[in-house]
Amino acid sequence: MGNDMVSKGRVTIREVAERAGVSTATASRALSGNHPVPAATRARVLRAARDLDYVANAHARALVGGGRKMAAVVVRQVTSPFYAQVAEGVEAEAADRGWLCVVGATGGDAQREMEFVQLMREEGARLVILVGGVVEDDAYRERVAHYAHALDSSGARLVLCGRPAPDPEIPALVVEFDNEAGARAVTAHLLSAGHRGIVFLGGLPGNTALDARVAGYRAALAEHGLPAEAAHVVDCGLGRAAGHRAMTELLKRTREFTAVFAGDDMVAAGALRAIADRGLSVPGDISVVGYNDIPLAEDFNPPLTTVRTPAEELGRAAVRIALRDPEHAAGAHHLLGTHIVVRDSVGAPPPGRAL
Amino acid sequence: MGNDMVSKGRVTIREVAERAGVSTATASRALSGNHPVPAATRARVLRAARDLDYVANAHARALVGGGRKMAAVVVRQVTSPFYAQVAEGVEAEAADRGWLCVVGATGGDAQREMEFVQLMREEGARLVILVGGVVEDDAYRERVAHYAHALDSSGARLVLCGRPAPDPEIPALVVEFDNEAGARAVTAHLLSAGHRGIVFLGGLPGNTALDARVAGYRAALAEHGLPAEAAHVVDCGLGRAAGHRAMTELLKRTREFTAVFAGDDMVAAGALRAIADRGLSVPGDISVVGYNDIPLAEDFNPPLTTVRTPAEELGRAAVRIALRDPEHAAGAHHLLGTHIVVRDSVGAPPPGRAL
DNA sequence: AGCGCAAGCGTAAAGGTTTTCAGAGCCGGG
DNA sequence: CCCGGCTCTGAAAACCTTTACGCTTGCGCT
Repeated sequence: MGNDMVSKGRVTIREVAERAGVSTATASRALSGNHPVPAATRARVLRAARDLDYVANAHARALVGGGRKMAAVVVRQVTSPFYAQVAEGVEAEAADRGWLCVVGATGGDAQREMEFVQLMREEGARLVILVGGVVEDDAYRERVAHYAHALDSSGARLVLCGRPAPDPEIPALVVEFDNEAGARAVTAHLLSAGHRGIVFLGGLPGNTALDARVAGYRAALAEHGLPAEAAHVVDCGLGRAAGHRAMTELLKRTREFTAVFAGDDMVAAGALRAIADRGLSVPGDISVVGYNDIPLAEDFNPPLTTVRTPAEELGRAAVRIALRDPEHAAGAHHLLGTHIVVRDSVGAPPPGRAL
Repeated sequence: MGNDMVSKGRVTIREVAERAGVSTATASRALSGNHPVPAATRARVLRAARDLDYVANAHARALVGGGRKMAAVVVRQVTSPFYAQVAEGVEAEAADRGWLCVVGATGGDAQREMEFVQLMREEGARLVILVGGVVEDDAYRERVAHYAHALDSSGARLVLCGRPAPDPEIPALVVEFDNEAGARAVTAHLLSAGHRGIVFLGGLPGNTALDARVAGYRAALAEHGLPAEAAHVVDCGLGRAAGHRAMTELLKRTREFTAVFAGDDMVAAGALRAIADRGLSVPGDISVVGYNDIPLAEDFNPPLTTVRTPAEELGRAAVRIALRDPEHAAGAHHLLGTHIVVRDSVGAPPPGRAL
């Protein structure tokens, strides 16, 4: 084969053109194919490019061509099953459209989030997707307003997934789940199984996603005629460790409850472990429900009844919506539905303890 | 505040320079700080940049500056807990060094892998990390050899994580776990609990990672004086669904075993479910072990005894090693250790059935 | 034969930044 | 007083590709 690899440095289009005996302009046209070029010439150029193993310099191309199609998705951490699924959805939808997808993890640090968005701006990303609930304070509002305007002024789009827009006028899209409805449904499920003492484990005051779930929980209790004092929210935050710690603590303090509504499935995992450590059984002694339906929720002990939030679809929807109506959608708000999936972690309250 | 945001289009360094009353050269120096500039001048430039919300054009910068520090990690899928952890490790280590990290998912498709690597080449990534076992055929060898030479010729580095180099001479680093040792240890654990009929569930002939685990399994059996026929490998591949299907099938066909060594924890999850569906208990009737120790393995029913492969450390090590000795390391092979973590899924074989 | 038109292709500019080279101004030492 | 050298700054080249513009050539029509 006439396979003359160059030894060092990048092959430029000039070398390809030279080898094919044409100018760089013709080579560029033959390679990108957006301008008619006689078949014979094109073949010569393509051949030369292949022989030299030419790859276009994306930076030079972006400089003149207005930027590569690149989407960025930023999450708290990739190892959280929920975030991973959202990221996979974004990645898949982006790949389907020939877009490159960059994933960034912030570890929940606003500073790193800012740095990453800045980086994406420098890099010329045309779509930035921020995922996950957040505590909505003034700092947050200012930060996101800044992102939105900055990205908008360079023609990029911002999508907020599961977090609120600081102001409906801002150039950003919002797409999220109906957390309140999901929480209300699963709380109702617990109530109709006979439970009256239900504690919500995993509140995170100020966090929009959790607050909505707590609101749904309270609403369901009220709808069933329970007084406001029937609500018992433990603000332990999210994560398996937090759930384990809070549940252990709670069991030490009181038994005035027969069911636990965990803020998400990871909290539920911790709670299940704590309950088992205490020698109690689920759902015999205590019923437990979670939120999100992560892929392994059915492998918990017992399989977890939870609220399914189609995370991958959330990611796909984010890019689909952002790319659909370039102008129409600014400021739009999309709400995705959820549904409860029943497994084995909910039963009737133990006979002696029905309130 | 004198906060004059531009309405459209990107702010260039010329505008910053103009506003600060200096040339682009001075502005560039003040901003990147790699050349001394008097404090007063620098302050004026920084002030102007902040007022205009200037962000450098990374493409233009990369064009002249030899490229941004960017690492790419490519995995089969982000939602697999193991891959997610590796990706997180790469991401974390890259972020620590101020590098940008891009994550790509191939879905196991060689075509998409090639496209992604090509893209990274165009984009000027300086470090490409390919993660995960793979079937090592001629197509694979040719493909990887091509990546290696192509990346090397433009000064980028290639790291293979958990997959073999097609040829030691090739400019690529290899870093992986000692799959064989881990498998041998966990098999020995089963043997010393008294099991003699152990089936390996999740073989994937040709896949280097799985073949190594099978080899370790066979070696342990041999070391305990069992004949080669004692080995029973079910080639069902990986994933929860595959494990569930294969285990159901196996239970229908035979009971000539008292323990299952699952190819990874997801297979184990499926197997556990299948065993429970059949009305059998773990470890009372059958013992089960997995591989990888994914974060939720301790929440399985029962908590899974498995082999811990420090996945995040694998990712961190990949970038650390690649960045450490630019030249020295080419062709080097790094092996990371594993250890077995004992939980509740292994017990003695049932009394009537010890062989 | 002469003219017009289209196809094919090359020249050059543009895109934003970094960096080299050199010029200008200044200070101190000889 | 002069000159060497130092500090600060600016003009311009370089990075690589795309594309607007215009030139040449050849063909078909009158």
